[in-house]
Amino acid sequence: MLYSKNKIALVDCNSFYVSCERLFNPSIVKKPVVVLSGNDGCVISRSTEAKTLGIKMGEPYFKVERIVKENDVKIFSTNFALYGDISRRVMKTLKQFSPQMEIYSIDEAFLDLTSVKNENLLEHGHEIRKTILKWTGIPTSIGIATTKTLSKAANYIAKKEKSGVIDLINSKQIDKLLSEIKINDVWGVGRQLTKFYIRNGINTAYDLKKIHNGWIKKNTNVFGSRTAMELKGFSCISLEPHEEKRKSCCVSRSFGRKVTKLEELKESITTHCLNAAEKIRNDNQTVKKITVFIKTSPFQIGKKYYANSKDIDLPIRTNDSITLIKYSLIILENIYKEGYQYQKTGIIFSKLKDVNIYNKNLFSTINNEEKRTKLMKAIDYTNIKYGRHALSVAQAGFKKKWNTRRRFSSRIDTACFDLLPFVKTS
DNA sequence: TCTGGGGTCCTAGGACCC
DNA sequence: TCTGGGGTCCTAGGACCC
Repeated sequence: MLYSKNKIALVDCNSFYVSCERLFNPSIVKKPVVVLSGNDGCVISRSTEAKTLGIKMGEPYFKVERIVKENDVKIFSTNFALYGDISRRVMKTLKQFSPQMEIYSIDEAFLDLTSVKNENLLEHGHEIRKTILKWTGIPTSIGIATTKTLSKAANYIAKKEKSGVIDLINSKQIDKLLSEIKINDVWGVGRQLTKFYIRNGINTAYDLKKIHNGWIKKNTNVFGSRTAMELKGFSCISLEPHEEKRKSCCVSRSFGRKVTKLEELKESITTHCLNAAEKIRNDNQTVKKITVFIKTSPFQIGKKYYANSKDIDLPIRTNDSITLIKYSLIILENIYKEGYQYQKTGIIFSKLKDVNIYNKNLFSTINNEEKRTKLMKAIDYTNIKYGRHALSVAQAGFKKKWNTRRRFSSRIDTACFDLLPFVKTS
């Protein structure tokens, strides 16, 4: 195996959701800001000012409420329509710097910079950063290295530096920087591996880099050894510039209040089905397997916990909402138990395949298939044109009393003119 | 009162085959 | 009494990511 000669940049947006909210609300720039998860449950994005106040990632809102009130922290409910839209703009801009790009998540991308000369890498990084900020208003951090894992590490360091760009390829102090990264902050090392490594005296990224190959291979799985090898500078995880279609599609939500009635669970499952079906139709895919799950809150002490899920292998693959709802509700009735306070439901569509691999089989029960396909197209079109949920099915419920809470929504939707903020010109 | 949502990949073990 | 061995495929559950 040879040392990697790749030049990979990881571009990561700083406090992405917070930065998105700030774009439309200049008054919260340089103020402590927090974005909450669905149902206003947990903290999922924090500005540096909020971090400084001691607000931790993933903490439930009620636990940080005191800090929030005392320090006038600005709070926002998630607005994924907005974040997705801003993300697309960032990625489009990034792509101009390298067509060989892998979008890794909503706020990060790996860029192949192999065509850039070594001595120009740092400058190039700054150029990227400046352009993204100017064109989209989103601040980023950039790490450049020879493997993905090392560029992740470089990015981690860059986040703490004012310059915002770290180039490990020309750096003479890689090991010193790696020893500043705690083992649990290494990409690919989660809770379980952290426990194991610390037990064995491996406390930093540098410690892991120094570990003998044989020991890693013997004591961890392929994940573990891949990460260690990448830290040593051997490329094991390649850049994947081609966007692949998803292999499964999950829609789940916590309720705004506890739900006990089967009728209401049916409404939520139906709603999830409609959303997921729309997604996969948009990707030209069909479903073969449906999983439905329901659960009560695991945090309610003294109350009985119940969680269950079941799946069905469809006789014929489809992306027809009505059919998918029908089967999902059958599963739901199967796992529903009376007397519990349900907190969450969800559905997973899996074994997805492209529509053109469609396999008509002898047992097809949808005789009016063509009409159904047209109906679904009409529904999708209407919902794009007149807003989500313009057309739905009655089973999804009209009032949806169980619906998710979003008390702190900024109500900004760049795809919906009615919700755009006003600008006074006089 | 109040604890997110959406993914991927790996692995062990069972079912089944000859 | 003695009760194979090797292979494939599938799946559930775990670990990890953002």
